[in-house]
Order: sequence, then structure tokens, then C-alpha cells
Amino acid sequence: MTKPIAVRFAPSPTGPLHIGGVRTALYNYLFARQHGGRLLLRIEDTDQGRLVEGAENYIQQSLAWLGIRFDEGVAEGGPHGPYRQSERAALGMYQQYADQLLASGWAYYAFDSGDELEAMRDRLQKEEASIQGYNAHTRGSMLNSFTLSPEEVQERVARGDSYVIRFNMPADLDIEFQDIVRGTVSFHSSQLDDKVLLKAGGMPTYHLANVVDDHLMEISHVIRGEEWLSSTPLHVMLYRALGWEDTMPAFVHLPLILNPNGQGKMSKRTGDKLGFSVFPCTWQDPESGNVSVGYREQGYFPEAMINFLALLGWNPGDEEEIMDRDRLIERFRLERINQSPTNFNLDKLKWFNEQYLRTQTEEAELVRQLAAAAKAEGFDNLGESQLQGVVRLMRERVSFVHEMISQGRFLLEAPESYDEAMKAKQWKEQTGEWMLALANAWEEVATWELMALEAATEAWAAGAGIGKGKIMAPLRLALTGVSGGPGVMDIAAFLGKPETLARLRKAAHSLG
RNA sequence: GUCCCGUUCGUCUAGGGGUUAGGACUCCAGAUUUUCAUUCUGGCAACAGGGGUUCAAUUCCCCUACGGGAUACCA
Repeated sequence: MTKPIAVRFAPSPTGPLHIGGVRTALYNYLFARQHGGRLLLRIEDTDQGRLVEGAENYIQQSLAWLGIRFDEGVAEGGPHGPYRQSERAALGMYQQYADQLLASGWAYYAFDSGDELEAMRDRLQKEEASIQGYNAHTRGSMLNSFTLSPEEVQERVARGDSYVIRFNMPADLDIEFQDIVRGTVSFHSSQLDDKVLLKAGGMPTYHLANVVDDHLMEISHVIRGEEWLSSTPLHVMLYRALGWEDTMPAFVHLPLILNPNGQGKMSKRTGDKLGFSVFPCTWQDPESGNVSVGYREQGYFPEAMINFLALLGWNPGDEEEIMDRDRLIERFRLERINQSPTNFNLDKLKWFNEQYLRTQTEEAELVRQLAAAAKAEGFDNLGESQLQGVVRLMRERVSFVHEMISQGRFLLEAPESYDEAMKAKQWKEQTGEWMLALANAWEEVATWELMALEAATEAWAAGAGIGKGKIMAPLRLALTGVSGGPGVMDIAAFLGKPETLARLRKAAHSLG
């Protein structure tokens, strides 16, 4: 079986895509790229009632941010379109297969009302039946092709009664299939029910649409979350009933991503409670207006996000952890995906971001990003060399580009106040005089750069008989107003002579 | 309830019949840095429990517990 590699990511636009969905998309992407296969984006919007405005657009944007590009899809087009299931349904693409199933006896009409279905469930619940649902045991007592005469069925359909088409699940059959992550998985058909294939109104359910589309789009591997594992036997039966079992795609069910505390599948709800984001990009709910801040807006690099996500449920088998996009594409293997659910770990994600900030990103790129971040903070005419200086001084001590500004503000503007605790501890009687004297000594430094500054300071301190330890800390306070940060001499070199001397003299005055 | 999937340091994980059970994050300590951070070195810390099989089980099998998923005219 050598079917060309083709995979799809098929989200439902019922809300913003969350991190678990992003990982599913990523695994599909990595697999497709590694094999030179097709990657498509299909929108599963068969439940028109649950559509959320802006969700589809959000999905596209988020994936674009992460650099997950599609070969075919709602935006890209392609030979298997349309790629929105509601449009495919309008074209009658599902109806014909439902009819085929009806004709071959694999499906049947059912006319039960919602109340009747509910009554059936209540009854089964009371009886404590071990197997619940609309199935071989119960369909004989419901309103459908099994209990109605063919004439009456035809009449009801013809007169426009509301009906659904259900799958005729065999009563006693072992259904076995292979999953690349889990091996052989088997279910007994008696545990399954007669799922609705075509809803009243003619829209297909997920199950029918999914199987038909994967077949028509020539999908070779279905890579999706574990929540779909229990519906896979139905899908297998559908492929069989439709006569497509020979070309049925391979199944890959990914372990779920749990909340950081391990309590349940990751959700926006617990995210809010525990204070972490579950969305790649910021999302504003159109109904409530509530805003959920995304990872992009928090300052995470897409590359760091991808690296982190790739390792959530998969690993290459050795100790390599920092892998860029190309490396991931090269090393990714479906066979090495884990079977057990995984906790979402913020600390590790932050660490990845720091790694990308320190060692995986070109300085020029950081400069570009810093310029944007600075602009957002009101610093809009910083020169290239100034930005470069900030990057060099700050990249090893922050987690995000924007922190170079919040934590290195003194590099861009003179301090307006001085840290009280540090002042009390470091600024003594004579300190002000020393600072003025040092400023005068620095006045003579011809080439304003690190080595010359250090030498000049060394010479001045020796001449004045003052230990260097007595002046470094106050010098830092005078220049930055705070206690931590890059080397004092580095800061002075970066600031330039006029600015440095001005700050020194100002501090001597205001600190006494 | 029933079915399905799972269970190695706090977290992400490697491993696999005989290992000092390895790495990463977090945390702690030391070195470097006259600050902070980086970097480096070291440390704490795990095979869910019970039965088998076997000379030997964390590894294979069964049971239990626990976790998760599914049981919709939602995906």
C-alpha cells in the first residue's frame, strides 16, 4: 500500500484554536513536510449552530504565525475543494453517499423526535442496561425503517417529515484496526450505537463528512487527538460499507494535553483559573467581549513554541532538545509519539523561549523585533547601533524581547528616581564628591570605549586612594537608578560620554 | 454504569528481562562575573500496588487502583 502522503488538519470553527489543536496541526505539518506530502486545511463546520464569528479567521492567523502553511485549503484552494464542509454539503457531496448506504442496507431512516430519544435514554438508564444507545437492541422499538413498512417510510419522506439517516451497526462483530501510536485496537460492535450520519435538514454529522472527505481528498494518514479513538471503529465500518476499505487512511491518535496540574484535558476554564493561556494568539470573545491573551502577544517566539509543542508527546529518542523547524521536520517520527497524556509545562516553554533569545536567533532579527517593541513603548527614533547595543547587553538576562525595554529602560532614558534600599546601602557621605571627581577624570577619556574607561577608572581610583569596590555600586546607582543589570562599564560605554557624565553629575546633586 | 486508552523523578521524557534506571525543566549548592543574569560544576528527586511467568522483572502476562477519553441530529 503505497498511497502518496497526504494529511489534513480539520478544525471546527466553534471557538479559537487552542494549544492542543496547534500541536495536532504541527504534527500533521511535520509529517507532511518530511515526506514531501500534501497538507490540507479543512474546515468542519457542519454544526452551523455552534459557529463562532471570527473563529475560522483566528485559526488561519494562528497557524500562519507559527509558520504552518498549507498546500490546499479554504484560503489556498486546490483540486479537492471546496474545503469548507458546509459548502460541500450544499453541493450534495454527502447526500449521495448516504443514499448509497441506504441502498446497500448499511443505513436507514429514523423518524424519532427529540423527546422520544430522550425517553429511550431515560428508560435505559433506569433499567441500568449495560449497553446504552440507539442500536441493534433498541432500534426495534423506535420509529424507523425497521419498524415501519417501506411504504410508510417512503410516504413520510415524501411528505417532508423530519428524519435522520442512521448507520446500521451490526449487532455482533469484532472491529479491529491499527493505530500507529497504539498498535492494534479493538472494539465490539455491540458497544457501538447507530450513529446519525445525516441530520434532519440534510447536513452530515462529523462522522460521515469526515470519512467521505478523507476519502475524496485522498488522505493517507489521519493524525488527530485521542478523543477520536472511540469513534474510529465507526469510521472503519463506514469505509468498509462504502467500499473504501482498501484505501482507508492509517490512524494516528495523539495523547491529550492536560492542564499543568494534571487535572483533566487542558481547557480555557482551568487556564483562566490557573493563570495561563491556552491560545496561541490573543482572542476576544465576540459574545462576552472577554479577552484572552495569547502566547504571541506575551512575546513568545513561534520557533520556541513549535520546538516546545513538538516535544509535548514526541521525542527523537536521544537527548537533542533544541530543534528548529527544519530539524524537526527531519527527525519527526509518528512511531515515536507517546501513548500517555502529557501535562502542559509553562516553565519549560519559557526556557525554550530563553534559548531562542540567547542562542537561536540572529542578532539582526532581535534588533528588528526590539525596534518594534520599543516603538510600542514610545521609543520611536532609536538608531540601529543603539538597538544593537541594547540587544547585546540584555539578551542574556531576559526571557522576552520586550523585557529588554522594561528591564533595561535605563539604557534608553536617564533614571528619574533611585532605588531607596540601594541608596541607603551604597551612597555614603563622600560618594557624591567621588562621582563628580570621577566625572572629571572621565572627561579626559579620548576614545569612549570599554577598555579605555576601565583603564581610566583604575587610574583615577588608584590616584585618589579609593578602593574600586567603593565606587562601582554607587556608579551603577547613579547611571541606572537600580541594582541589577549589565556591567557598569558596559553601560557607560553604551551611553556615551555626554549622557554618562550628565547622569553622574545629576546623581551627585540629587543624592548629595 | 459500560467501552476504549494510559501509568518511569514535581513536570517533559530515555530505557528495557540482569543498568550506579540516563537526559531536560524547576529547585538547591559551588565556581566565574566587584551587581543581576548568562555560563560551568555538583546535588535533591522516579519505575502506582498486588499476583503470576522466569535463575532474574521497572521491563512480559493478569488483576486492582488511579488518570484520561467516549458514550449527542457537537466536533
